[in-house]
Amino acid sequence: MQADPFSAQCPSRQVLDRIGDRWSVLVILTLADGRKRYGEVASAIEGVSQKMLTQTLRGLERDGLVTRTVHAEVPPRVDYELTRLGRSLLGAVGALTDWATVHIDDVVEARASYDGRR
Amino acid sequence: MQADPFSAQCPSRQVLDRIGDRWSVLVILTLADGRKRYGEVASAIEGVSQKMLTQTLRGLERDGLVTRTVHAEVPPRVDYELTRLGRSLLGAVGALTDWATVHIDDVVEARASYDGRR
DNA sequence: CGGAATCCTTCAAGATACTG
DNA sequence: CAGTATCTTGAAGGATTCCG
Repeated sequence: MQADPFSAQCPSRQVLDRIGDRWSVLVILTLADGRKRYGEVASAIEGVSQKMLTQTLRGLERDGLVTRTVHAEVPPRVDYELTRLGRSLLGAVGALTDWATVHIDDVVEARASYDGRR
Repeated sequence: MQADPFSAQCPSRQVLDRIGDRWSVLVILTLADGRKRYGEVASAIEGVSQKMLTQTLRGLERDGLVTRTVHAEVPPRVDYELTRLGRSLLGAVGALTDWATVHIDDVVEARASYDGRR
């Protein structure tokens, strides 16, 4: 399949949508250093609701980026882990967050300047 | 300023939001090969409404990623161009779209498999 | 503990029409 | 040509409650 994100029907648009999702990126970063329980992911990401976290994790699982493992225990224990495909995304996601880290100040300054001019 | 995308208040979250925005990424890619008129950007990106394109361009301008140049002509002519800051983003954005291009098939397959299992 | 189900709000996006 | 203004709706997301 040829990929053309500029074409409306292309699945790569949907991939960009997923990456674009704020929670997806944070979940992927959270799982970057290995398998984690649901609760661990939840507490690592400030401000995410239970609903959105579950929804995000399901989406990532559906896309083959994370695995979901349910252990038959009481109380229940569910682990999430990046797949090989998911780990292959770390480079690109890291490049993005690195950029954000380095250039936040420039952006904040640009915003202040833009807002001040009007 | 220290950047921590996991913290709700951190501006880097907002940066991620902007990058995450589907149209922002496509606009940045469109402008990657140089200055373009409004109409050129519009026709390059399939499916974007006038409202969303203008809104996206304004947001990128506010963040210091693109410049907006109005020429005093009739009919009007407005050029958009990536700033140095905007161009510094191309690497990270390119990494993302490259990933999407390479791994679309894997994702589509994973989705089909996931949906088929239920 | 790790969800699912429900309700409810708001707000973002599309369509449409108008303008300098 | 390159927008702005207004309206309407669909759906994303929060809060809450219940369950295996």
